Amino acid sequence: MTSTKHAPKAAPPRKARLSREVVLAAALELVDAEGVDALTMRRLGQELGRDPMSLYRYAANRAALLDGVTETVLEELTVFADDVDWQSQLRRMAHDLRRVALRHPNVVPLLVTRPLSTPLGLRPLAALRPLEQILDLLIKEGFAPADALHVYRAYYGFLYGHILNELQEYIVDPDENEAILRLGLHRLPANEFPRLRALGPVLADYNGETELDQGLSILLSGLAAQLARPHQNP
Amino acid sequence: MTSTKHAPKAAPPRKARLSREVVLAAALELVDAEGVDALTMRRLGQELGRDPMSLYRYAANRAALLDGVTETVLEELTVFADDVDWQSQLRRMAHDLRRVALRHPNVVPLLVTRPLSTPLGLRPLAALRPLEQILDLLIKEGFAPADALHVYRAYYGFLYGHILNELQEYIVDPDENEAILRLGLHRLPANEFPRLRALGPVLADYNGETELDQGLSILLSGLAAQLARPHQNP
DNA sequence: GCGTAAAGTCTACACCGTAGAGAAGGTGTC
DNA sequence: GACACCTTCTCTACGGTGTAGACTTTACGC
Repeated sequence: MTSTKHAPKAAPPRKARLSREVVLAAALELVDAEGVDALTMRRLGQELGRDPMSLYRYAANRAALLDGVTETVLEELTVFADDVDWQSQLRRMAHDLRRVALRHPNVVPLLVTRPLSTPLGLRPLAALRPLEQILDLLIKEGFAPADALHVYRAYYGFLYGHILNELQEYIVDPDENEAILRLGLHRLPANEFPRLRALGPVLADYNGETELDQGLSILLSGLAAQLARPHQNP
Repeated sequence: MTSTKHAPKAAPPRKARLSREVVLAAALELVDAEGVDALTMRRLGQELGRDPMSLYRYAANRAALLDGVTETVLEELTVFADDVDWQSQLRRMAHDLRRVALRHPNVVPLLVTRPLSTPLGLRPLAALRPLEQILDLLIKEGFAPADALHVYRAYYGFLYGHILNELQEYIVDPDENEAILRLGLHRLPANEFPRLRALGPVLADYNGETELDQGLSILLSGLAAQLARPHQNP
């Protein structure tokens, strides 16, 4: 037994200087691996080989830590600035967000939930950037600013909704998926849920990507029909 | 002073028999009034004038209690069974859900978040009823079952997204709203967020109901254009 | 009255976020 | 070297949490 100051409790791997980035990265890793509930100050401290209290240097409290995690995830979004038409641009950004969400499913609850407690104006920049981006895109395309805002809202609303939907249907093991589904549906009272029970097999195979794409087609064609007379139509 | 067994600590109002309904109602009241975090076993017990442990007769644990609360809220949805066309039916149901969400804003995070941990087949009946309802509606209208499912997904995705959006923009005091907004926008780097900063006044007045309605119009007209050729496609 | 099952309570434990005081470590000036 | 200073990190402690397990009280059929 070596004689360090006092016996190391777990496995403090290194003693490099901490930083907000390091802390947030470790926090994200923890959330990805074990869910939001696993992210406690004590646990994260242990993961970093530090006293839990040292974290307060880099985040005011646990809530701020969670906000930091969502911000980190949002920064994974790629910034597109292409000259393709606005519809395919929106498509690309949607798929991009979807991919990020699937990469960090445990963060999604934070993603949709944390902003509820922060007025729009006070959100982290990373959260506002997509909004600015889309507004810019649409206005350049000829939409009136107010219309661009409406479009953004419909679009982003749909997008968030889709991601929530998809994660709800998402189950890790597809084999188990069908079994659970069958089992679950079987439990439903036959007279009250005839449609759902009949849909069993169709429900089982779900492709989020094409589902998103189809939804976007619906939305975009609706947009075109409703108000795609940007000022004057070409 | 009457001589009860031992001095009542706070204000145990009565000693009627508990029941799951009573417990859930009290839990919902607490969440509505003070948010999800305020719903602790001890606090709820106190609210009911009972030992916290007695709650475990009516919910397996705190998580189950939260699920119960969302279920209770979903049961507030009115069941429409009218003969109007499917589009206005979908509109009605959307506004109904929106109203319920606004009545219980603190429950919305649970509403969108809890199902993430429960496979579709195992959700409470109240959560599946709208799905069944809409499937039935659409299939009766001539949609192929699989198409009905797609429509449902696009529709509900959009709806949930809208509700999240609206609650994010929702601020209690509209006067303060504009102030905060201005303040917040002012903070944004002018060169990075020109569009957003320019939209200040437009952002400030937000009408969720018409916003939802417009979004639905977009979606529904898109639906009509995309696949409103029920059964066989021309 | 009595027996039994349900409903409610008490105690205790491990864990949580975090306030506040202090120790350790790095860096600049003489 | 010595000293002062500021940042980073650690220690200790407090009041709160969910809930396991054993206990007591209540309700009710006979």
